[in-house]
Amino acid sequence: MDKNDSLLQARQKLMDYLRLNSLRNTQERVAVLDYIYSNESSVSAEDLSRHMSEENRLRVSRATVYNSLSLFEDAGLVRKVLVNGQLLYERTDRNRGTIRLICGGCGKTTEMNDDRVRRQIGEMRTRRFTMTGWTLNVYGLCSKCYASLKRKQKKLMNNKTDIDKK
Amino acid sequence: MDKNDSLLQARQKLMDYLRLNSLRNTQERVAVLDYIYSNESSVSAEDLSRHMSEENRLRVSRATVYNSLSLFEDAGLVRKVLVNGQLLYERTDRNRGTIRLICGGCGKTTEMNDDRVRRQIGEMRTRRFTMTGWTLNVYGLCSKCYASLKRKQKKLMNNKTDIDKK
DNA sequence: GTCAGTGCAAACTTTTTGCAACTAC
DNA sequence: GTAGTTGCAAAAAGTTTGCACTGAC
Repeated sequence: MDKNDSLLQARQKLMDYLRLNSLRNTQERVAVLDYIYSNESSVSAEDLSRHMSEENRLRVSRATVYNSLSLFEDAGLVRKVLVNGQLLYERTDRNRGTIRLICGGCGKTTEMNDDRVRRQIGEMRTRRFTMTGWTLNVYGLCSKCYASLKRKQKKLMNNKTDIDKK
Repeated sequence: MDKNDSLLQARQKLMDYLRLNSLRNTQERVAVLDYIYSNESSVSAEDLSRHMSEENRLRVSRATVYNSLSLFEDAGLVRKVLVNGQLLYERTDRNRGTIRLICGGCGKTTEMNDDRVRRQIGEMRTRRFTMTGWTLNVYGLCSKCYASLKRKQKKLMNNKTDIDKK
C-alpha cells in the first residue's frame, strides 16, 4: 500500500468515527493522527507530545494529545503496546502480524518473520471474533544473555560444591 | 505441575539469582514472590502493594514491592505485560503459550486455544534466541462490537446519501 | 560488624481533570 | 448560537529516590 494512501485511509476512518459519534473534526486531532500515520514505527506519548508542542504551524497541548490518543484507540486507529518496558502507540494498519523476540535478560526486542507461523495464525478459527491483526510476543533469551546465564549457572554449581566441601 | 511445586521452584530460582549477584535473601522479597506465585492470574503493582501492606505478619512497603518486582524481572521470574490497557506482572512459568483475543471495541480479553498454531510456533526457528514462552495477542472485534460497527456503518452510508440528496 | 535492603516521605514522571476561552458545526 | 474541544495549570496516579534505621550474612 502507498504510504500516503494509508494516511488518507486513516483520516477517512477518523472522519467516519467522528461523524458516527457526533464528535468534531478538529485540526488538532487530524494533526496528531497525521504524525502517527506518517511515522513508520510506534511512538510514545512523550515523543508525540514533544513533537506536537514544537510544531510551529499548529501547537497541540499535552492534554489534547492524550485525549486524541484515547479517541484513536476507541476508533481502532491506534493501539497501546508495551515494547522494551515502554508504553507505545502503534498504528493498527501495520502489524497485521508482527513477531517480536523479547529477551528477558537485556530486555531488547527484535522483530522477525516466519511465513508458516503467519499462515497458520491466518487460518486460525476464532469463534465469535473477527480478527484484524495480531502480535506474537516470543519470550526467551538472546544468545548473549543465554551464554551469560550458562556461565553464571556453572559458577553457582561450583559455589555449591565448595560449600559442600566445607 | 503441582501448584506448590512451582512456588518452590520459583523460590529456588530467586535464591540462585540472589546468590549469584551477591544480593540478600530477605523475607520481604520472598513474601512478594510467594504472593505472585500463589496467584494464578497476573497482578498489578497496585494489587500487590495493597495486599502486601495489609498483610499482618509482615508488612511490605510500596517501595520494596517495586524494588522486588524489578529484581524479579531481572531474574526472569516475572514479566511486565499490558492487558486491557493495564500494566500487569505475570509469572514466567505460565504462558508457555497463551492466545488472547482482544476486542478493540469493548476492550474485553478472552483466551483461546489452537493446537496447530501452538505447534507451528513451537517449531519456529529463532536465530540466536532461546524461546521459553510466548503470547499471541489477536486484535479484532467480538461479535457484539462487530455487529454494532456494521450497524453504525450502515447509518453512516444513509447519512451520506441524505447529504448527497440535499 | 558491615553494608545491602527496608520503610517512610518527598520528589519525580506520567496521565487526568476542571475551567475559561475558543471554534466546528 | 450551542456545545464539544482546546490550552493551561492544578490534581491525581504511578514510580523512583534519599536517608536513617534495620537485619542478613
